[in-house]
Amino acid sequence: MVNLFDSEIKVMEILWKYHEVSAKEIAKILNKEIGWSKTTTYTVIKKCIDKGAIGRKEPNFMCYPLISVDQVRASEIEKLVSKLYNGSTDLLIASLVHTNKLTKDDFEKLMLLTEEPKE
Amino acid sequence: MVNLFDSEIKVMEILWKYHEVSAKEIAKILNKEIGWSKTTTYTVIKKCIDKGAIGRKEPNFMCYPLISVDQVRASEIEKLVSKLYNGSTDLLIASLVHTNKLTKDDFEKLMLLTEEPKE
DNA sequence: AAATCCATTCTATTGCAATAGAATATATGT
DNA sequence: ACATATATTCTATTGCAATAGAATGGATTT
Repeated sequence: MVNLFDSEIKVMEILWKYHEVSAKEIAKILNKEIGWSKTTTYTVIKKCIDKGAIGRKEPNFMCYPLISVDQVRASEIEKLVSKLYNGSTDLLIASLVHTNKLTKDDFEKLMLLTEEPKE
Repeated sequence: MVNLFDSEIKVMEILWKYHEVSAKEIAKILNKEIGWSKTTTYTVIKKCIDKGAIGRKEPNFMCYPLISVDQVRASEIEKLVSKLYNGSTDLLIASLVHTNKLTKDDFEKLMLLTEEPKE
C-alpha cells in the first residue's frame, strides 16, 4: 500500500514523465508550474525518499521513481472503493459507466484497449 | 462540487442508508460503530448542515441527506481523475478494467446493469 | 417553578500535511 | 586557498481536519 500525499504526487508526476531528473531540475519545474519554493520541493522529495517512493544516485542527486503511477492509481482506487463503494470495484465501474454515459461502442473500444499487451 | 471530508461521509452514510435519522440516533450509531463521542458526531453534523449536505427538521432534530451518494461519488471520481488520470475518465475506466482483470462477460453484465432504469 | 436530565452548540486541543526560511554543505571561479 | 554562488538539509510556521470537553438550552417530572 503506497499512500502518497497530494504534494508528493506532484513530485512523482515529474519523475513518471521524465524518468530521471535532478532534484534541482524538479525544483525548477515545480517552481514554474505551481510556484513552490525550492525548499518545499526538497522537503517533499525527502519525504518520498523516506517512504521508498523515490530513489536517488550520484552525481547530481539524480532522482528516479521507485513506485509506478499504476501502483499509486491502484491504491487510490482502493481507497475510493473502500470509502464509497462498499469495497466493490465492480460497483465503481458500474457507476462510472453510468455517470460517464459510455455507449456500448465506447465500451468495446476500451475492451480492446485493455486487451493490448502492456508496455 | 460537493467535497465532504472522511468524517462527514461517515455521517452521510447513515443518512443514505436510513434516509431520516435523529441526531441523537446518529450519535448512538457512530459511537457504537467507530467509537465517536456524541459531541464529535454533533460537530460533524453541523458542518454538513453548513455545507448544505444535510437538512434537518423539527421535532427531534431529524436529519436527512440533501446530497446523494451518487453526487459524492461523482465528485470523488472527478478529484481522482484530475489528480491521477490527466482528467480523462476513460483512462480511469481502462485502468480499472485492466487491474481488475474483468472479462468480456463481466463487461456485458455491467453494461446491462447500467442500462437499467435508475431507481 | 425548581430540579433533573439529556440534546445541542461553543470552544478548545491535537495531529499532521503543506510550505518555506534559516543554516549548512558543496561546488566553482579567481 | 578564498570568496561566492548554489544545492541540500534542518527546523520552524501555518492551516485545517478530526475529535471532544465544557457550557448552554430545552424538555420532563414532581
